[in-house]
Amino acid sequence: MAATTTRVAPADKHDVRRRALAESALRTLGELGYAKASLREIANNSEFSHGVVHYYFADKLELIVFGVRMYKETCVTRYDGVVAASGTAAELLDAFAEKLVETIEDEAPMHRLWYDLRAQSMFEESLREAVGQIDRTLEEMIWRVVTRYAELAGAEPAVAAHAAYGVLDGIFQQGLLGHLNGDAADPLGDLRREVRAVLPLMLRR
Amino acid sequence: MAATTTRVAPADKHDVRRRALAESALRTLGELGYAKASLREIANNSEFSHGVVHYYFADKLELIVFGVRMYKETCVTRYDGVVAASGTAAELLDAFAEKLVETIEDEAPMHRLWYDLRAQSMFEESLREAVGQIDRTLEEMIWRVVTRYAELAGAEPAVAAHAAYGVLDGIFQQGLLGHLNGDAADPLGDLRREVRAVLPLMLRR
DNA sequence: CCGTTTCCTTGACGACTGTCAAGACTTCTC
DNA sequence: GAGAAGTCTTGACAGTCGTCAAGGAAACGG
Repeated sequence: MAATTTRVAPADKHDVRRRALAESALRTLGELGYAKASLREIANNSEFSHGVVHYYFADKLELIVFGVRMYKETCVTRYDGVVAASGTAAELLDAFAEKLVETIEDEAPMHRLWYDLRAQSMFEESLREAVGQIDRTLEEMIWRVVTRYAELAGAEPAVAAHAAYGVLDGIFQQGLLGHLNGDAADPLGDLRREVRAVLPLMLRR
Repeated sequence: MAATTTRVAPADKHDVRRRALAESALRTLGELGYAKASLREIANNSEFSHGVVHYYFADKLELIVFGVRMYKETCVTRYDGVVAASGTAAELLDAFAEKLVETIEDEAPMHRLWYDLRAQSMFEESLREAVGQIDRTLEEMIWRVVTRYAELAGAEPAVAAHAAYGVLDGIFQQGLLGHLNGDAADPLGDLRREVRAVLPLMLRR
């Protein structure tokens, strides 16, 4: 039966290839950025040749959008673990701040790509829908953290979901910039401190 | 004497041309984004031909960096007027929120370019110094608003300058995204409300 | 085992890119 | 007004890009 080689259903194989290509695309985009990542470079970082892209995708943008949507799935539950594991407001605060720092340490290229693509969406119409969906999903993810934090603290959030996301995303982005561009002494320590200072301010008193 | 035609000192003329070119570059970049703005397109939006760029600049990046530095000068004092004109904390809060909204209404292309370039700086080493300088300058600008607001309210800021900038920049960025990508019903109204809700939270109580 | 379908590589296309050299045009100097 | 210096245009260069067509390779169905 050659169990491990071709176990996937024939219809799924197409999708497996698409995912493999998209993964290479994300890796390359995270390394070079949207402006400089070519299809040939993306294919070089995969096990295929450059022509195969147009067998699985209509054009470059469809590949990127597909990859961006994949990326969302891995992002969406990143902080749900710390929410579930924390029994007090202080615990949640520390764990959340720590998780944000770890995210930058472990996946900086992926996140600079995200900010790159979000900026590109302001110029490139075709990216808007996918980027907008992800941004809303991230907002919901952050909102789950904030509401749970408020609940544990016995208080109400002082701002709406959209504002809370903007606030924390802004701080996170500054941390990423500092980490990658190296203009601060200890950008990730700053990020940790700032999250611990700002999140409590978002509770009504 | 032909008073108006060639009044500039010969040494300055060179700089006047560089500024004219850089201005065209900023206009084009704001329209097309970093990834798609070519030197020929930039020159087309100016009164010169495409070859002249390399007479005044070593390469494309030097032109862009020069333009980005120019942009900073126009940005840096944008909110100082509302700081000077406001006599109470509530006045300052309203005027500042309103000014942020106006900024997006009047100069959206310029600001999507800023976020584009800041994202590019995470990939392109050559942009980092200029982008970092501007980011720090913007932080100082925001900090002047926050400290004056705290002063008028008779309180101390609850967060440091870096965090305050991250928070407000994040909210502003969400407003710009909503305005350009059109995923919300009234993004600028949301921005105004959010600023008025968040800024008071940044005071120590 | 042959024929068919699916999958992938190769090579080429036209268009576009940043760069630069050659020369024309303008402006200044004597 | 001739020569020199500065300014700008034009055209070409070597690359790279996304795209696609032709055909080989592999998997599949009979």
